[in-house]
Order: sequence, then C-alpha cells, then structure tokens
Amino acid sequence: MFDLLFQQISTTTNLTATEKERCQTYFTQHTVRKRQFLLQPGDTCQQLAFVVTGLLRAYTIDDKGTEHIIQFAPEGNWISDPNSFFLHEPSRYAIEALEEAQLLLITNEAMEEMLARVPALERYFRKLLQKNVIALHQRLISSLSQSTEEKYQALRRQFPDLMQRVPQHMIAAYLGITPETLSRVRRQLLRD
Amino acid sequence: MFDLLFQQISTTTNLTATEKERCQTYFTQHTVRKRQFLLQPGDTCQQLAFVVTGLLRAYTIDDKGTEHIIQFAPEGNWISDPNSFFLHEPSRYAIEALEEAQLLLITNEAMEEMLARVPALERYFRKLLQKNVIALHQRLISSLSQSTEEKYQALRRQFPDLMQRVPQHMIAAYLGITPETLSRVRRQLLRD
DNA sequence: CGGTCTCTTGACGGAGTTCAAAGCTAGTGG
DNA sequence: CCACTAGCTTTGAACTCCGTCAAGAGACCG
Repeated sequence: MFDLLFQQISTTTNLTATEKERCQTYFTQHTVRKRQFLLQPGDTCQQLAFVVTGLLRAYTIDDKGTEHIIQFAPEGNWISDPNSFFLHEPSRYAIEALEEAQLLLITNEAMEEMLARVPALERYFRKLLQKNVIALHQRLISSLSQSTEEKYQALRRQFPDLMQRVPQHMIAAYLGITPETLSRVRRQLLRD
Repeated sequence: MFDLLFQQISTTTNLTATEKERCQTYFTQHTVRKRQFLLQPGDTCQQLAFVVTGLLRAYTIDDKGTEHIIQFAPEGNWISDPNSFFLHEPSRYAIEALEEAQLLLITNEAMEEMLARVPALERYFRKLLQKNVIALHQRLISSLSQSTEEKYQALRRQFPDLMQRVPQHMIAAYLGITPETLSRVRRQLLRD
C-alpha cells in the first residue's frame, strides 16, 4: 500500500526503515468508489490524499452553475483543496472519485507532527509544493496565452491516458470551454 | 533592510537573534532602477528576490508577440521564475522593475544551505509555498469562471494601489485581455 | 427495450479581438 | 515657459471565436 508513496519520496529523500515505519502511522487507508465524494463544498478539507490507485478530480461550481475542474489526480498524485486544508476554511471544491480509488489520508495536524518527528520529509513536501507551484504557473500561462486548440493538444501530451479514462465534457470543464466547443475542436483536428 | 523580511517571518516562526544574523549572511542586497531587468528570457533564474521597496513584474511573451503578466510583486513579496529557479532550467520569463526597487537576493544553493543551518526557516518557506499555491488556485478559478468585468473588479479589490502604480495595458496583460477591452470595461463601470 | 448519459451538429447571438485613428498627458529640449 | 514628441488611453467598425439553445444519434445499463 505504501510502496508507491515511498518510491516517490525516495526520488528526493532517503528514509531509513524506522523512519518509514514511523511515517506510516500518521496515515489512514481509505477506499472510495466511483462517484463517491471525498470532500463536499462547505465542508473543511481535513485530509490530504495520496492516490495509490484510481482517479479523482477536484472541481467547483460557479454562480452560473458551470463546473470547473481544478485538478485530475491519477495514481501517484496528491489531491486536496489547499486553501481549505492549510487554512482550515470551508471549501468551495468538491473532490470526487471518477474511478474506484485506494487512498492514503493524512490530516494537517498529523502532517505537522510527522514532519516534526521525521524532519527528512520536510524536504519532500517542500519539493512537492515547488512542483505544484510550477505546474500551476504552466497552467496559468497556458490559459492566458494558448488557443483552445493548443490547450487541448497540450493536455493530450501531458496526460495521454486521461482521454480514455475521463468523459469529454470533463476535459472541457478542465480546459474552461463548453463540451460543444471541444467537440468541434476535435472534429477539426481529425481532418488533418 | 531586513526589517520587512523578519517581520514577515515572525508571523510563522520565531527566530533568535543569532539565527537572524546567520540568515542575513545568505542574502545579497541589490537595487534595480525602473525598467531594469532582474531576469531575461533564456537566462536561468539564479536568484529568488524579496522586494523590500518598489515594484516588479514577471511576464512572458508568447509566439504571437503578446505579453502576459504572471505576477506583480510590490514590497513585501517574493518574485522569481519557480520553474527556472527550482529546476535550473532556462527561463521563458522576464522580470523587470516597474519602479526603482530594493531587493534581497538568495540563490537556490544558498537557500538549501540556509535551511540546513536554520531549520526553523523550513516552516516559513513551506508556508510561503502554501500561500503561493493557494493564490495560484484562486487566480486559476478566477480565470476559468469569472467574466472580464468580474476579474477586473476582483483585482481592484485585491491590490487597490496597483491601479495607481501600473499602466493600464499591463493590468490588461495580467487579466489576459487587450488594453482596448479593459478601457471599454472601465467606461462601462463608470456609468454606474 | 426504454431511459440515461454522452457526444455531435446546426443556427444564432454576444463578448472580445483587431486594426486604425484620434485625444491626452508628461517629459524633454529649445 | 512653451512646443513637440512619445507613450498611453480612448473610441469606432468589422470580424472571429466561442457560448447558448435545441435537436438528434449512439452507447451502455438495468
């Protein structure tokens, strides 16, 4: 269950066997089925989730009733509402399983304690946040400077398998366009 | 010179006098004049900058020649290209002073060393990254779900003084619209 | 086999871009 | 102190892309 997590951690930090054991005690294991929610709008996000298997999404619904997908989290990724999780504020996101998923969960408090007891992990989580910032920057630039078609192609390149695993209207909600527009963009691309 | 920085740090972490002294040795002081560049596209971002006074912006120019502003950094803020700074890759950003600015600079290596010698700072920088992630999330949601007018009003609320300090076409480049559109939105708002 | 979910296609309208021109303002040099 | 220029902002007109609304076609599941 922890293999994938420790494998990831080992790319930035080496943990001793005792540290790994200690680390494990701060997580709880959890399974969510397809269409089940890990977080609902209005609730406070208590748990940071590491996806061992399966696929989740974080999304929000705006005033006009339109869904916007913030993040897809396939296996090997972390997911939460950072605003709610770090600042203990009620969330405006929903986090939902798109496929049955196995998760490792940790609370903010447990994490602070874990980092105090296994300081080597500070580095891993700092690097994780760095990667997160980098990814968000790239998405922001993409949303500012790329055409709809370019954004779609970029997403295809970044997560090739996502197209098979996720309905198209969710890809559209991620890109910030309507399903109709996405459909037309795809038709256009097929003609080449 | 370090007052503003230590004041910020003190909101998350308490440093002893010796720790503060030690910390200071890792930074270099630097002044940039208006229109001077701290980073040019193609260079690798070696320095993370803390703005003591003045105002900077990070921006990029896309294939069509359009400017996109990633970030404004008034006094009390950090600025860099995270992708280039953390991963040592050539940057696609430019960082430019919009007003003469006093800066504290630190390299990636100096920072890793500083964090090793003053571990209390790990927490500050982790929190800083957290805030960064939160802010980027909010900007992303804003860019996905808000109308042009709403985005403009939100920016006004977030940085009221920015409107006085920055030419309008840069506000437009930050919001992802043309100066013409921004001008029309403003006219519309004045009519109410 | 009927219902629900998903994707496609068409017609129309609206918001934003582009291009071009003119008005404003501040800084510079005579 | 004024005149001139360069950069910034405004305005207008035509065009483009995307959203909206509506309808229809497959695909999957009970």
